[in-house]
Amino acid sequence: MMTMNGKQHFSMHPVLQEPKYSGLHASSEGMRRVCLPAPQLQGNIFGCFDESSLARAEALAAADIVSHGKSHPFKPDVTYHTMSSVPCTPNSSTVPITHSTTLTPHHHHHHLNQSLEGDLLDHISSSLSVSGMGAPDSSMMATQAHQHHLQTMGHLHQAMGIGHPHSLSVHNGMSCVNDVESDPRELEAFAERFKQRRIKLGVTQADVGSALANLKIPGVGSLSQSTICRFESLTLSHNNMIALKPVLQAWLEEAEAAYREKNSKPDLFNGNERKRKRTSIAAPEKRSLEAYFAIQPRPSSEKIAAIAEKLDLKKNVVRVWFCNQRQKQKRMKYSAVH
DNA sequence: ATGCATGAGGT
DNA sequence: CCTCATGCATA
Repeated sequence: MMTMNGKQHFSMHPVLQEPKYSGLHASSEGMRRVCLPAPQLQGNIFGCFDESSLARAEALAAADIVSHGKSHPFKPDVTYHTMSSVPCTPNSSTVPITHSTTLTPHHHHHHLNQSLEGDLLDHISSSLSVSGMGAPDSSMMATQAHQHHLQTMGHLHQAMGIGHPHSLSVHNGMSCVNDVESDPRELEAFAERFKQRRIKLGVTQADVGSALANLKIPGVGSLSQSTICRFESLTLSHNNMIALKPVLQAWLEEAEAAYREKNSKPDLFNGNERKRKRTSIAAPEKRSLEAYFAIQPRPSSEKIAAIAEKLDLKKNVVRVWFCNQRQKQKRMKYSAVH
């Protein structure tokens, strides 16, 4: 019973890593976010032209909704629940299965709730006349900086505990960090090599993930298929990539050395555990969220609440959405530095 | 391959 | 409540 079948997310323990990134986060960060696809506007202080920005965002979103089917009020809250329809064939199924799942049982709501500060989100339908959706904002973004950011890397090293408790050479007082030997370029190359050889070994991403635990590397437990996949596709943060590289490299070497056993997949023996349900945010709502995000990536709690109400989503869902969106922007993936 | 979620560690 | 690393569930 319980969740013993696999590994939860406490594979590795926090607090046991090195003071890597002491003075160069800035640089590493800088290089990995060179060209983010996100239109960083400068909608800062609410109260000024912020409302117009919001109105604009709303308008865009509303326009979209309208063009889609004005009366397509999804039940954004729907969560799919599947308990036994899962084909026990994970991984290696890179088939672009065309899912034609029946969509959400749309009820109807979409009540407008205009109660915010009296401006925020109520002109959606009223300010539909914008029509400037072609070029998002270069007009208003101008400079995207000085506002808040920066706290992003203030503490950087927190959860990744794979820092070997001793292997690193404690450079002088400054911080030359040793794992610096991984340039984004090198990482990209390694990731590709890794994938290539992994496939050659006939090992799936999930296999790699669970096999990591057998390496017995202090602080390193197993990882999920997701993480391995993200590593291979460089969709992890720079730091995360660097932290995982040594581990995966170690696995690769050992796997190739042994190259024979890869079938230790205890895995699923389910029963009836409450499966986590994944909320599905409908396209219209998602578009609105994106619009809001464009003008204010970090809305206050109140804003979030307002947006949540307007879109008829749970506040927490909206909050998490923004968190995830921010995280996405920070991911690696071709930093334009080639 | 990815969307939404959880939790640890920090402010 | 945020950032980050990760993972389950799902497209």
